[in-house]
Amino acid sequence: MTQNASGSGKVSKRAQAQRERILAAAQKCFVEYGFHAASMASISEAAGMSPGLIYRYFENKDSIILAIIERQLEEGRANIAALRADTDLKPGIIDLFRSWQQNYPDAMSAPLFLEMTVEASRNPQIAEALQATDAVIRNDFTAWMKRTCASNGIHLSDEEVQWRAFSLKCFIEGLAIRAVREPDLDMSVLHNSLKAMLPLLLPLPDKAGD
Amino acid sequence: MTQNASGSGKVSKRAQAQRERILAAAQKCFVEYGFHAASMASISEAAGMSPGLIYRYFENKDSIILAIIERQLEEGRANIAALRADTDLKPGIIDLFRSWQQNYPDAMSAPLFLEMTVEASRNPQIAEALQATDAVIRNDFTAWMKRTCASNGIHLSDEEVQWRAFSLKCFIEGLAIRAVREPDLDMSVLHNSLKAMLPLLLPLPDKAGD
Amino acid sequence: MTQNASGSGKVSKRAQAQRERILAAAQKCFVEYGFHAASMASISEAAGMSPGLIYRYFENKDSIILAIIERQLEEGRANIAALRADTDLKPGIIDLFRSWQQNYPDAMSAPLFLEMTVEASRNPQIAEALQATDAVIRNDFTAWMKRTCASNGIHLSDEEVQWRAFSLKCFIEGLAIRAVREPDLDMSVLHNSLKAMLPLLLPLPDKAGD
Amino acid sequence: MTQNASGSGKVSKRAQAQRERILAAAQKCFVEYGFHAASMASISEAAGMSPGLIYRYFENKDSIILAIIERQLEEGRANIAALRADTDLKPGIIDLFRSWQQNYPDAMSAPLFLEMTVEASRNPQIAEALQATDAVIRNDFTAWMKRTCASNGIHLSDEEVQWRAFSLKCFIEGLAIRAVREPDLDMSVLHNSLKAMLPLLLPLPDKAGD
DNA sequence: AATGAATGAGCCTTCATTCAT
DNA sequence: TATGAATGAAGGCTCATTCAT
Repeated sequence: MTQNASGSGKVSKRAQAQRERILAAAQKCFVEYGFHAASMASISEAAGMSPGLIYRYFENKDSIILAIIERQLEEGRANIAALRADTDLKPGIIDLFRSWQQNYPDAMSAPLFLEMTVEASRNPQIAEALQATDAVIRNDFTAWMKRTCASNGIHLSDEEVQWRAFSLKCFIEGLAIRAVREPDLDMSVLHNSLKAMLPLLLPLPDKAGD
Repeated sequence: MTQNASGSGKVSKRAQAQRERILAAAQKCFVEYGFHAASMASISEAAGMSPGLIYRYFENKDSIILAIIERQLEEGRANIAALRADTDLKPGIIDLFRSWQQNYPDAMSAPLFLEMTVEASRNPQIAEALQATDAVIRNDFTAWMKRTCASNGIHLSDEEVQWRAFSLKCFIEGLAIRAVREPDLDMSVLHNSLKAMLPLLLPLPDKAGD
Repeated sequence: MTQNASGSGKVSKRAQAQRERILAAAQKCFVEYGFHAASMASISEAAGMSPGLIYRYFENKDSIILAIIERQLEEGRANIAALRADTDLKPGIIDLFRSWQQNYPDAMSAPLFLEMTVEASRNPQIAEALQATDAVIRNDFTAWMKRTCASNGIHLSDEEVQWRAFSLKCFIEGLAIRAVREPDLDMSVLHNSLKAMLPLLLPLPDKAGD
Repeated sequence: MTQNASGSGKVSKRAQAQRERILAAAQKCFVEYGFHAASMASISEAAGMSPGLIYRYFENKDSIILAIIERQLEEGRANIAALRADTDLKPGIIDLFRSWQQNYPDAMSAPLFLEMTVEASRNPQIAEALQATDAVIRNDFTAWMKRTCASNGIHLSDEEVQWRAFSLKCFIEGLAIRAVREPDLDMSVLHNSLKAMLPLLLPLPDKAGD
């Protein structure tokens, strides 16, 4: 093994850039065709390189999938981490939903998110990655919620925070499904839901206006 | 074209039975391996017939997938239709979640449900089928909710029913994702969520017990 | 697994014939190009069938190699078994050597025999097959030698028969190497060697003439 | 052609050293994996240089194989040349056999020897090299045998020496095959064979002991 | 109606070789 | 000289689909 196909040891800047190039291309292809329908040839073409070269940077197709997934997960964690105590979730969720409906090839993609999930049910390695990150995300999110409530003078028991965070997560992830299945859903439904639901789960004092 | 592979025109009883056999086999295989990893060979074996014969009843693999999806959708509609005004959703949802976690080969399967959804983002025919049925289901479900509230003396505006139904749907579908990603989730979280969430969305008078 | 790719269970006559066709083609290609340089495409072409079809009858290329090897081994055993107590080895060996020098694509081939041997040093499965058959062949050959000597009134101890059989085997197999490396060896050398060597190892009473 | 990849013309000392480094590495790899399974990458790694550099010293992989073969042949000739008139072959052969069974990565390797031979049956250039050297070796060996016998007071006709040398060569080369196919052969068989065979071919007066 | 043998395009992957640096 | 990134032609294998029987 001369290549640094698997992520051990130092990697040159160029190598990092190439990996990025491949991952970007792969993401595009995965979004467009799905994990399995996307061929290595299509990825290499999208990345503007020969098929063989990909294998200098990734051991095989699966490990590209895994890298994409880990990347998405980190992004998810970053999003949670970026939440401030006084963040209003509503606009963020609406944006998220919109981007899901549009299915942008570069951004977080709802089909990809769902496919990731499905993949976990067949590929233990992916299942593990997902579980690990989901646990982190859950904790981060729960912590954020607790903090947010606290800073608004509301004190909730751990159990209470837990079910609220869980429910909200389910709701938001359920939106991924809706975004795919109803690409032209009347947004007012979502607005209404958020306006009514969110306060139920995050019982913060009213902000003025909508 | 001698075959009636596509569903136009009269179809003999035998043909219907054969289609059923194939669909049942396909469903089993799809649940076990996923749409794409399941091979026609595995389906034909599960159906106890030759691969060639399948093509007398279905034009190709995609149309089997389509048929499976339509079937699932009908089942979904039937489930909604079977709801009675006084149904308590909680046990049903818990059962559903459990079956999702177990990934039973015959029953509704969470990964399959998600894969169906993903498929819609690439296959317009499937997208259409999903949209059409989701619309029906939404109506049915909303109607059920309205009826149920009414029969409990609670009167909600259309808009109100709508966001509640939508939210509940998202929550439940979000559970499908959780079921796959956290196959060994502590059920108490779910119990707590349902105990607290459900009344928020379905403001029925308290039943005694749990 | 619908196919009977591996040799378990009953196999139809047609299947047997196909396997034969493939093995014959493979043997031809292996002789011509070697195990590794012979491609599945070349084999399928030689067999007059599509590449995919081969996999209905053989699990993979390795198992074709293995089958070829087992076939050769059986042939070797059959040759030993066909020896009669009064067989004169000399003409048989000379014929063998000649056929080796010619490298006929259908018959036993010296390069193939050598390649089989090399392969054993890297592929444990093949090593095992070779060892198993070599043991049988050794026994058969030793038994034949003992019988032959006995029927000529010569009684040798087990140990004596053993080293003679071993030496003769080495000599003959060494001829395979010579046949490949000296395709136009002056046959008189071989004749002389056999005339002088053979009696040393197989001390039978003189037959008249050469 | 700027490179002196093919061995024509003057070559600098450094170039010679580099070639040596490559050949040593190649030999190691060939012994370990075989000619075809050994990749240029593995060779370059073993040689501690980049793959590209190898092509400055060798035109392609085949010419490395050829060089290795020529090297082995020279070694073989050297071994023969090193024989002294009074050498007792037995311990040498036993050592040889042992080293073959062990398949040492640096020393002469039985599989490699066989693979070399096989290669000759497909590559005329190699065939030629082998034939040429085998002729030399045969002469050297025959000469040594004649000398040895003479110095022991035994006079053999040319023809007699010839068949004895030939037979002995076949026997020894046959041992290479046995070494690969029976890596755990009971050495006593070999001892017995040599004790009995060798005097038959090399009719020297008895030395005391075994 | 049914079989299952047969096809062949296409997939992932490897590796000898080249070339910009 | 030397590097090692890059190429691209195969190679082994799979599988949806067809077709002779």
